[in-house]
Amino acid sequence: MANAKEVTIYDIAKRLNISATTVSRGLQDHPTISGKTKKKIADLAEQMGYRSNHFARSLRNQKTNTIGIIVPRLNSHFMSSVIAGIEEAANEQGYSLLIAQSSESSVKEAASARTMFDSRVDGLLVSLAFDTPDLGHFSHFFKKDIPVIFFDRVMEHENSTNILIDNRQAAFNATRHLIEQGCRRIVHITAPTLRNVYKDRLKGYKEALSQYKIKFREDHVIITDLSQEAGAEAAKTILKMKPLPEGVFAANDSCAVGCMLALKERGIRIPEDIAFVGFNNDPVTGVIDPHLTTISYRGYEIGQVAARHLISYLSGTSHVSSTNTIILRSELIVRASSLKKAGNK
Amino acid sequence: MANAKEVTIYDIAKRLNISATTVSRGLQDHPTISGKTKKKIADLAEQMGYRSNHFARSLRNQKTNTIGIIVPRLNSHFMSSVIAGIEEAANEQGYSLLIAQSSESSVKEAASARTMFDSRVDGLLVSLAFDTPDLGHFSHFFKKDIPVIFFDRVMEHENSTNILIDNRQAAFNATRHLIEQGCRRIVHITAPTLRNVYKDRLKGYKEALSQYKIKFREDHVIITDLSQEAGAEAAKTILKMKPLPEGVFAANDSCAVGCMLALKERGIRIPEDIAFVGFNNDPVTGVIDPHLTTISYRGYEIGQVAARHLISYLSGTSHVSSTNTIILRSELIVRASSLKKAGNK
DNA sequence: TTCAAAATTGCAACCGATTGTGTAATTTAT
DNA sequence: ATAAATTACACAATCGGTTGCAATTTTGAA
Repeated sequence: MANAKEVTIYDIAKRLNISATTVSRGLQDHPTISGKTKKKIADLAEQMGYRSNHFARSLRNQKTNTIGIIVPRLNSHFMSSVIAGIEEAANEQGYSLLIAQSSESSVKEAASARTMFDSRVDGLLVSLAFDTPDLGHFSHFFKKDIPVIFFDRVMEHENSTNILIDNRQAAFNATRHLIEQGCRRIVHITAPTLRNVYKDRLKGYKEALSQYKIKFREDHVIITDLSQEAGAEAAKTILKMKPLPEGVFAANDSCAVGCMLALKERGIRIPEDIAFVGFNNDPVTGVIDPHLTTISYRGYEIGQVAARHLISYLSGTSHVSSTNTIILRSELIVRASSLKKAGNK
Repeated sequence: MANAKEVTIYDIAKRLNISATTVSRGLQDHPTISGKTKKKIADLAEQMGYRSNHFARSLRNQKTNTIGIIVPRLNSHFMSSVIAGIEEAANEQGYSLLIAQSSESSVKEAASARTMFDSRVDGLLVSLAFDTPDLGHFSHFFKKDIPVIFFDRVMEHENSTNILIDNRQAAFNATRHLIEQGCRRIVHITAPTLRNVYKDRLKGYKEALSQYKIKFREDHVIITDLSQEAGAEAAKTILKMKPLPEGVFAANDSCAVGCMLALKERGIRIPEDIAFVGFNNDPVTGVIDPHLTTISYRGYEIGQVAARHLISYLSGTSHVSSTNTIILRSELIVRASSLKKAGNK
């Protein structure tokens, strides 16, 4: 495999009867090399099809121009948007991306972190798995002062920055909206609340209830894996409740959609019988009938912000420990699925 | 940035009073190193937190254990599924992923190819941009015998393998299905037919018409960028047709959905007035009302197959030039959006 | 013409790991 | 007990590029 001669700066040097040093400097536009020589080097390099060896350079410079990304899943609308955003921002600055998915397993997450470390990524962007209990598997990075930025699914750590939305506030707004629509019995479908995003959304949900003097009921919280199928499952649980709840606030859209479809099949009317609010503003929210009220939360932007911050740390513009948390805007988008009162909002 | 001592095999060697050679071999489980020594090395390496330097190794071995991926967009359901599949297969075999998106621009595609080449990826997995005219920007790879595998959006080349579905056949089946449902005037919404996928789907569409003695009409083909918005635009064009078409075959689901939603808003009934078939089996097909008939086309599997083949080339199991094309299964999934005749199929 | 200052370029060590070849130590066979 | 065969480890070169410092050449003013 992979034969055919590799063109190196030594080959160029030999052909030009100069030293590899000069070639190296010429290629980097170093000021101590004369214009004529630079031109000769550049021309021959082009002609010979020279391509710099990233590894040799990384080895010497201790800098790889590569950013590692670890996410729970690659194939969700939100995550792929984030990654697209990261890719754009990183590419602009000449960084490459090394990507791995943890598949929601903290074990795989740790393994990926090791691989990334071995690959000497300059920095790491991470969204944690459902069950990651602590940040022990990133300690190598912290020790070596390699910046690690967490986004969306985060965890507090003195040496790293978190980028996310105000999940508590967003959930508060979502729940309040349902209450304002006349709902009193509101079910919350979410994931295990170990992860900040779900814990905070639950908190916001509770706070809204409390503010409107509605008693929180443990059995109104349904814990799932938030898949569409899980939403259909949750529908069964909901159908057994007597009386039926008047509203459902789901911690993501696909789960909300799964639940809505299952309920509709059983003849439940949405929003008349049960109003729905989701989370994420996935494309599917504008397709389902009725369109789903949700929290808009632009993944692409989060990705860009995360990448830009990481790169600004790397170029020494700012330091990781100086920024603790970055909160991005989120917004409640009201659609038909939650409008019990015509003309409201 | 990134200070703190780096632990190398030399540090381990010094502490153990042996040579770096022995440490290196011990870590690789080389047979000429005694069990005792290996144990000592492994223990100390663990204790000192030694992590192999990927670059030094790559530089020496001329092998990076990294696969490059270039796709038009990361944030589509299909592509992120493919990538998830690639990630799984690659990770199993100890390969890392370097990922870039071309944003449908052949210029960015070429730039990414250069970066990948500089990073000395062991192989490349590519899905081409809309407008890529030829494979010139991959010539470096071909010259050096670095395997390049194209998937989905492919182009013929003697030195590379293509992995895709039989788009012509799938489109033929989709169109025939519409015809069997009683449609005669069938609109085809697609993208510029420079790319194989769209060219072949158009061909299948034409063949089905021809087989049923339906005259092909140029004005029944609508060229778009296949976004959901483009689907809504296409709906306007369709509404101007007199008489209205009886069926629409769209080259992807999101475009079909955009079109359906826009038509429904104008009071068109689906499938009674116009039947719909999409392509891809995106999650949204099971959400829209009525559920969308489509071609199922498992991205995850394509990713796995592509990665496994690439890796088998890399490990010398097979050679690129021996396999030309791999066709994966696709399947027409009939749902309510196309069922004009009750009880059919 | 002369010599120091400025402009160019080269030498050689280094980044961390791998490996062909050689040598010393130990074991086996006779 | 001694030659022969293993076993266990080390030397030194190598992968391709970078960089501090020395060396050489050019320039220019005296």
